[in-house]
Amino acid sequence: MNTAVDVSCLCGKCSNCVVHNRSVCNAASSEAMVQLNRISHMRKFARGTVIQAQGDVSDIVGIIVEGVVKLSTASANGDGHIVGLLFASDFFGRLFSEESQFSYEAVTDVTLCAMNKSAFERFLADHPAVEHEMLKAKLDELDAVREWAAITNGHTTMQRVATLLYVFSRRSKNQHLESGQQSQFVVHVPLSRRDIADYLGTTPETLSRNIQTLARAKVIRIINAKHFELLNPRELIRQSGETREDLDRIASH
Amino acid sequence: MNTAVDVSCLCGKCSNCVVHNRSVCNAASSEAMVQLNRISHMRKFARGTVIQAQGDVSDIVGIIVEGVVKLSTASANGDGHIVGLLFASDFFGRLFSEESQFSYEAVTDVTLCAMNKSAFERFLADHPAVEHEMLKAKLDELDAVREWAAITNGHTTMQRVATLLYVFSRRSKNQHLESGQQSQFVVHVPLSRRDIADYLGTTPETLSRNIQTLARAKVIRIINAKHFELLNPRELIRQSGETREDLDRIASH
DNA sequence: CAGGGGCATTGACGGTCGTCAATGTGCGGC
DNA sequence: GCCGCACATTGACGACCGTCAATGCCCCTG
Repeated sequence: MNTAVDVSCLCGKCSNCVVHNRSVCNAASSEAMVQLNRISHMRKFARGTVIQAQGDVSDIVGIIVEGVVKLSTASANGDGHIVGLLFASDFFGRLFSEESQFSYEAVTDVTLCAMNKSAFERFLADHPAVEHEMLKAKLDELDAVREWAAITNGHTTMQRVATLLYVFSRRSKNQHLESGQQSQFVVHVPLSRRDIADYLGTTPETLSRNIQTLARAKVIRIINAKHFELLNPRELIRQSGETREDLDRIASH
Repeated sequence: MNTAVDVSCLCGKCSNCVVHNRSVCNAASSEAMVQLNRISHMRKFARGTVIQAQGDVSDIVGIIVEGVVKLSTASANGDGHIVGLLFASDFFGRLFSEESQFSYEAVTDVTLCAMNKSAFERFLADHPAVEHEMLKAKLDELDAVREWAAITNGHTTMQRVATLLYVFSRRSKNQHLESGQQSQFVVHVPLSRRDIADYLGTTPETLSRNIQTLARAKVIRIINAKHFELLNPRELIRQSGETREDLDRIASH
């Protein structure tokens, strides 16, 4: 069996990658995966690293295997705003464009399944099925970004904070399903206050006040700066001003 | 010459469509255009028509030939927010999804090159070159939406108003290049105050105040509710808080 | 031409949020 | 273990903006 031999050759690579089933790679045939293995390699970036600055010639793309990457309009200075967050299994980088419009920075330590951009673009041209999957993923992303823009646009800061906390509670639950030690009511937000504030379109001070207000109202308990216990999810949802269904849809990304 | 005959057969259809060169169709071969002609037909919608409501099963997609369509999070009630505007040559509809996440409403009278969604999806599967073009277009759109989100997120209302006016001044100039009667300094904004306010994440009242402030400062002259004369573009750019380069990039969409 | 209705504008007011400044807290290096 | 630095929190204040209400304007219709 040729395919069987092929698959056995892939041990430790794409076929048993932790994010394989959730990323665009899952549309790749065995033959395609061999090619992917050839052009990809794991790369690690320390927390705080600017992987790609705004305006840089972007020559790498990839899939995030572990960690969180923030997408912002300016690299170093504080007046830039965060326009997106990338989690495990999300696609990293900007295809078919000379330079990236945004800055990519590792918020936590990040493991990236990195590929040369041109090589991956050629790969896509050779594999329409994967390009098709990429298109579908980008359409979903477009909806998600628009949805998020609608939230940050017209809601109060408290509503945004509640929405973010709820979304992260769904995300981190999914992320820690295998770890029995982690309570399902603990929300882990790996971002700093400034990053969260930038993402929500507010300031660290106002953000802090809102978090403390939620804590005083016994909606959450602040374990430490990045960990919160969810005491009253129902009230959190009410504070978000969204329906539970909308929130879950947003969380599923 | 077979191709020549083919092209002649297309008279009045795609090949001489006003938006052909600017839309995804321009990646279509002659053979592909014959297919496109078969599955597409022009359709008109009156101003105010909800072409597709949020949650509706979406069965049509297409290219906007003329007019402006707004994309919002809720269909009829006032608390919905506008997450995007579609102009001539923009793609309309949501591929590869059962129902549309947003509501599509004709802001002006709209002419749409409409196609059955399933038929167009099949067409894309048969023509990877067009699907490739679609992917590139959606990647550009993603950047544009993120850029716009960054603007509405962190800037004051005045900055947003100035940005919108400048962007529309660039757009309407392009739209009226052929009409010599139209001064290049006249900005046409086809949206109502409420729609503009929703798009900018503010209220009609605050919007109105800012417009009047700009008029008092002789930056613009209000011809009527939807037409403005640009008296001091330099000052408008300054008020936007963006660099001229950024604004032009945003305007080019 | 007169009437009416929708849209835009203007005013007053209160709440929210951003800014500046000071204090508290946690983490890492020496 | 101590120190130092970055980050988070808290407070005071003022400006901006959203809300409510009233008025004005334009266009469409009869």
